[in-house]
Amino acid sequence: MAATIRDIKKVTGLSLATISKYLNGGNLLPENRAKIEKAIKDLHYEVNEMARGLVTSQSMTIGVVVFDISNVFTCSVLSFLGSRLREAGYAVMTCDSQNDPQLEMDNIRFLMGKKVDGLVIMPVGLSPAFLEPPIKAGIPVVLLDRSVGDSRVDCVKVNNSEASYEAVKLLAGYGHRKIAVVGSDTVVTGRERLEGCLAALKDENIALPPACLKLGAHSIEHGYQSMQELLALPDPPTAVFLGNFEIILGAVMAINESSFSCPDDISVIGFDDLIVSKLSNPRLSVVVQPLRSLAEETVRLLLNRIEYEKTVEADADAPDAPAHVELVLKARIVEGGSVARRRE
Amino acid sequence: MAATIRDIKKVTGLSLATISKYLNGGNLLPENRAKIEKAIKDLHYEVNEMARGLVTSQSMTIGVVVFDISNVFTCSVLSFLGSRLREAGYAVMTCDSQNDPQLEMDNIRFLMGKKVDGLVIMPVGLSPAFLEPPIKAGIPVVLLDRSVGDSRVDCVKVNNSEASYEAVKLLAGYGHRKIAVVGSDTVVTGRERLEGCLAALKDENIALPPACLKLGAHSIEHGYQSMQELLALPDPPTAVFLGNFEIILGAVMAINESSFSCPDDISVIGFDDLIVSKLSNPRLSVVVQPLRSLAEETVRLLLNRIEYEKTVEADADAPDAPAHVELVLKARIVEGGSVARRRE
DNA sequence: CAGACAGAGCGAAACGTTTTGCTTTGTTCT
DNA sequence: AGAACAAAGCAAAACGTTTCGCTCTGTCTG
Repeated sequence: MAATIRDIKKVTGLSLATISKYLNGGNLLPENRAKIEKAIKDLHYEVNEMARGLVTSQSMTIGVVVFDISNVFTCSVLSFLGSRLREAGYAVMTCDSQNDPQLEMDNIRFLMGKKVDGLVIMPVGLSPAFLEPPIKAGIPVVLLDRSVGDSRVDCVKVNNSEASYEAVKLLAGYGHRKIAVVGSDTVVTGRERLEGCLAALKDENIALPPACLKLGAHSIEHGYQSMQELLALPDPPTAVFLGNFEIILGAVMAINESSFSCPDDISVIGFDDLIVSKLSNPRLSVVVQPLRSLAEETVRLLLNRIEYEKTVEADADAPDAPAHVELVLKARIVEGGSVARRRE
Repeated sequence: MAATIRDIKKVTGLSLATISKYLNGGNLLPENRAKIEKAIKDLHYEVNEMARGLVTSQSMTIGVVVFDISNVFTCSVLSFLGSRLREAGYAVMTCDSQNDPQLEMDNIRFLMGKKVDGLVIMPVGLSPAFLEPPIKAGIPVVLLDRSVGDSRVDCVKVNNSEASYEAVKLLAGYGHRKIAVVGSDTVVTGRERLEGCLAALKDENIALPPACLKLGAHSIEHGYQSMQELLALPDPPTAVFLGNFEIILGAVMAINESSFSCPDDISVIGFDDLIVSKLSNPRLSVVVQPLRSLAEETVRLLLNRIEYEKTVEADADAPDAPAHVELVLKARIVEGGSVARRRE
């Protein structure tokens, strides 16, 4: 039904090779160029990407595997990622791992079957097992948000540890000495943030009683329940660090339902700046991640690597492979009004 | 590099046709079947979808075009949509229109260029212009969430009008007579909800003074500012209908910052049940949309239509095309505690 | 037992591009 | 003027599948 390059050949009298050359930006006589352009317009011709892909073995498609798509952080990143890749002519196939490592593995295999030119992965867990198939197949991979300590791929993330360190330092700077931490040690970002918190507390000579360290999932429930328990302590903390967006959500909920008020009775600082931090009154003080840059750098690294793979294929003696990098972007603290000086 | 069907031919001694038959579930001698299976395993053979796509002109890929991807409602739907399609063997290419009709058009063209087998569109605006290219090309389309009044495509949506009617009825049932409406008439869902509200007010013989009808965008800002203005009225409303998620967000923010409290001073009911409704204390009363069903029905309709297109291509005298439907799912009201009896 | 028929397999022709190596044409340099 | 060279174009061979029409071998039917 749709017009093919052969129809153009018929109309213009030129050869397939010449037309292909035109389509791929080669040099033609202005006269022939015009002929082809007219024919394309008349016939509504469009390149059949499958045929092209078959011979070039490029699909102009990037696979994106996210740990959980119904998550605001993920969506925001996805949004930037998508528009950047689109600008470069790539389509995006997104797969949701629903926090299930097995599904993650399936997704990667599935996307490889679809012959994606590269993969962006926001991994579910700590194990780098899922990297084997793409690495074996020579498909470029960039890890996003979460590192898994594998030096065979690029990775773009945020300085979780340092930013958390600063956040706790900030609480201490306001005079707080009883500081609680609600976080997670099941995902690597959670671990890093935890690490930063602990370091800061140590540097400030602040003890962290077991009752004030709440470890669980990065979930609303965990935030909610932890905050309830903290507020119920005989001698509750005066400030709390909240490890991610969902935890913030749950914790704020718990505070709202309690007789405590923020920041008068309890100061709060959280990781992840997303719409909802605007919902609470006062505005939350938060560590904001540079989402746009995160996405941009990821795309940059990925396309670079794809480009390199192509030259390798062409020349036998290609330049050395660019070293695999772990790019750490800086999150910064934005103060709202949820941290106040400790009252006596 | 990767093994092809020809390698299998060499190993097994069978013909390409037979191997292809196996791959597509045909009947073979058990003996040959075993041979092929062994060869596939040994060679790590995987079907090259591009080659297959070239001849079948099927990509096993669905394009999804959303009006705004950095939006919680969209993400949730996307999540369900993705897993359902994946189960059926389809990959999903998502494009974000960023609320820009022009970009929406580009996205659709782009995806058509990628030879998607079908399109799910959550449209930006009211005009059905973007439907022309896919309809002309005979690509199945299902509209999701927003209808554009074009009977040439299927559509799955929610009974915005009726649900809003019920919501306002509920407010009236609690004795409220001064009811405000914050909504939008720039998107079709907003219009329908508005319609429902107005009908309910009319049925209850409640007047809607101009100052109590706030029309704008489905945005946080609109919700925030409208609520501020409402609360500043000399005789403020005692109950408010909030037209969507973002408006709820803004409005709740405004209430929090004011001296009013909910539901004591002002009752609130909103459209869209998403995580954040849990954030406020009391829990919001909301109209919840059946997101999962929305996605499931969409996929069902789309795959049906794709299936039909295939049979049409095969038989000249195929059965009649299934009629295009507009499927309206029922949203239901879930009461939180944000609506109270009017105080005297 | 002849004829019909089903099952299993085969060869070859698509599908719509890109790419390779070759010809032709025209220009520049000595 | 002739050689050398660049630019532009061409025909044909890929790329990895599916599918069409055919053959062969049994098996069933009457």
